[in-house]
Amino acid sequence: MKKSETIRVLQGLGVGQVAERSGVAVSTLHFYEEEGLIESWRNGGNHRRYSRDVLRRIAVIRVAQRAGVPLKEIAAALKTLPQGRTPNAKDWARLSAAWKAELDARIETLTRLRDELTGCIGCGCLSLKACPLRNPGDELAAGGSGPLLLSGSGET
Amino acid sequence: MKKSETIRVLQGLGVGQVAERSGVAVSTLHFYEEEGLIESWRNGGNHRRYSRDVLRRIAVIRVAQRAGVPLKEIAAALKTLPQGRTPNAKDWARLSAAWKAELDARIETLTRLRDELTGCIGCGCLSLKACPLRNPGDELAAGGSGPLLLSGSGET
DNA sequence: CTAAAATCTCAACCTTGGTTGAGGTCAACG
DNA sequence: CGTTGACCTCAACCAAGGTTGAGATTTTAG
Repeated sequence: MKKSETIRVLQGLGVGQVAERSGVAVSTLHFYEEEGLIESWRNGGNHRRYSRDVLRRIAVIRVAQRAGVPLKEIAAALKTLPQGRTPNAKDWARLSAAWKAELDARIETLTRLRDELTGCIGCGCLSLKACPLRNPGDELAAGGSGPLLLSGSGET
Repeated sequence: MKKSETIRVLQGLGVGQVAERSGVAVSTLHFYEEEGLIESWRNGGNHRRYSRDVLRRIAVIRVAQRAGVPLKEIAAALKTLPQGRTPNAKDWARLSAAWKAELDARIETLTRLRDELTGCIGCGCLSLKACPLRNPGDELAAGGSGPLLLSGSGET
């Protein structure tokens, strides 16, 4: 560990350090900042400085994204965090509880989809609502033996 | 059902009919055709005509999308269907089995994520690997022992 | 027959979530 | 003190998955 790094930590993290430690690209950090997901202040040389909490925020962002929450919603949720003080465990817990619910719903949906798919693999149709084996003829579209209401007259 | 519709059915479905019956917009059908997901022939007036199977294909496409399969992969899979004859149950079953596996994997991932999140709601940090309650002081920041990559397991 | 409703093509545009590059500044090692 | 490497801004670009609109033709209803 270099002395300069210690100093930098004491003054806030640089964008490169945050990138490395959070696993996201520098450009992504800029982008997140534009989108209001994270914030920074500037040092004398106009370089971004981040407080250590930014790592937690980024962790939250990535987790929420994996859970399928769009960035705008994440941004909105993050804005409900108290400004002025570092968010505490309870603050984060509120967000994670909300997202857990979304995640539950997504898992539910996908699981139901999988089960329907599994049930339908026997017939292979994937049509779910109108499986041709259970609902032969597709009503209007009936093939060979359907309601052939002949009325000659040709197109083409 | 009007007489003209009967006639049209016998000659293939029109784009509007397919749109209505499948629930996707006409523009989306054009788009799917450009992307090679569905096909049509033309009548004398250059209007698209679809065979009844297109409805099944679209059902398949929508299901696969819900399962998280990107259109390009769906297109690739659909190209493995026999051309020249209408796909049968076995053909569709092969596709649905493949996608079920993807779906299983996605469900797995999300479930793991949820469980980690649930486990972490107690502390509210969401950081999973480096919970500040278990890892006080953001040790990594001080000690420099490796980046905290959010629970590996990348997505596909 | 005529007017309205459907379709056609082609190109431009949209949103999400970023990445890439040009041109210029800042900081840190030796 | 110079030369890298890290950082800055701003704008353009990418990919996915479509949507929208203009202008021309076709089909259908009355």
